[in-house]
Amino acid sequence: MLSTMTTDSATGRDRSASTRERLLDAAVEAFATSGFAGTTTRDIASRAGMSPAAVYVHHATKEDLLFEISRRGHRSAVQIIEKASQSSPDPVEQVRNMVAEFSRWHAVNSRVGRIVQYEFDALTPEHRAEIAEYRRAIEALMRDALEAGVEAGTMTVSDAKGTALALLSLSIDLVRWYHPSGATTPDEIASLHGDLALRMVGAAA
Amino acid sequence: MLSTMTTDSATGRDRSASTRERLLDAAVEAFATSGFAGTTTRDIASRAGMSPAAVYVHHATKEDLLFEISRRGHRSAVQIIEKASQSSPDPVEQVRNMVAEFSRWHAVNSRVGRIVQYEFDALTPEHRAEIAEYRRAIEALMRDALEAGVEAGTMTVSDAKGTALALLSLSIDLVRWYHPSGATTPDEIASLHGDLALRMVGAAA
DNA sequence: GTCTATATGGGGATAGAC
DNA sequence: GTCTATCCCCATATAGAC
Repeated sequence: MLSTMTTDSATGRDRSASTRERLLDAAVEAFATSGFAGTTTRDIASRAGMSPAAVYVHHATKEDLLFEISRRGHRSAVQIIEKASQSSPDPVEQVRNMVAEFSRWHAVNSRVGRIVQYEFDALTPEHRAEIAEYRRAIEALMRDALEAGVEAGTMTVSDAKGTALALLSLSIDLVRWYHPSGATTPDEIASLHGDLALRMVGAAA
Repeated sequence: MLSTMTTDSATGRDRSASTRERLLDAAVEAFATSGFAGTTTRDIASRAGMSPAAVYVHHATKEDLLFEISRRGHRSAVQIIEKASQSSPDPVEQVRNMVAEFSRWHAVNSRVGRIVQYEFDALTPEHRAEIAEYRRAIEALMRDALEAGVEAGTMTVSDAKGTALALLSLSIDLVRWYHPSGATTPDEIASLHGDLALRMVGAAA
């Protein structure tokens, strides 16, 4: 079927549920709810409506499930930041868009976001090394925009590295408390955080 | 001995290591490193130089250890925020101090901070209810300062609730990546975050 | 208050039938 | 590719000696 080829832009996941993908979805729910160490493979299997043994036909280990989720999540996040960094020739607008869209991504994908941000230490050293690359790329893109803005004279930033981390903190920490059923929408968070970012870099209207 | 009465201001913990306190210190290290679910009582016992059974002479369950750590940590954090909120009659200075000192607290106590911020869901419902009160108090103090500043006309804040959460995110998220052995000092983080907070509320110099 | 030993249950992962 | 059954290890917590 052609429909099995469509993929979700935020997660890179097949929308039609092959067994492998259904297990990944179940693992996302389980890891986001109970954490990696607090999740049993029996829990994942039962969320996917399968027996415990079926998990291992599609994924070698529990940690492989985590790595696949973390890798897709990080790749999606890098794409969001890259696109925002290319959205305007103006570094000020780049920073606004990066923070707004990165915040929106964490709100819309808050369950994957929790896993991406909080389960880094649960990966094997080899897997952690690959994920660390994605994180360095994200930090570098933010720092580059700040340095370009300072160079252009449209921002006032005394500590580009520290300010880049602060802007990322603003965009990330919401996964700690955000719930889709709450009153705040991803649009509202994106707009507020984008405005706060402009102020933080000394470029507010 | 008199020295057994001295307590650490940040954690409320006895500095001279009674067995009960040594176990709490060991649990902080273990929970901060491996998470609550990823920590075994054997790990805690061995870090404290004791047998697994000795843990239960001093603490009823593993979750009781987590609750005691979380309660002390939250109470310490509330005190820091309260003191900063009373440090000046000027709401602008209050906000600067609250963000600077709350950020400093998370840097200095980054291991306890991780547990405080990330292991809330591992508490029993009863314990979670008590901890939730401390969190509400912290958010209310920040929101009150923002509303006072808007009232006084010295801040420009369109969304006090969302901005309060953003200021707390800035102060908290650093526990995700901060390491005492890194290049950045708690003083530097406090200073930078305090300055960023002024800009975020539209009160920068 | 500490230990060794253990009760009791659950966890990741595999074997082998269908 | 799914199941049932199970291996083997480890977890929390307790029993009882010292």
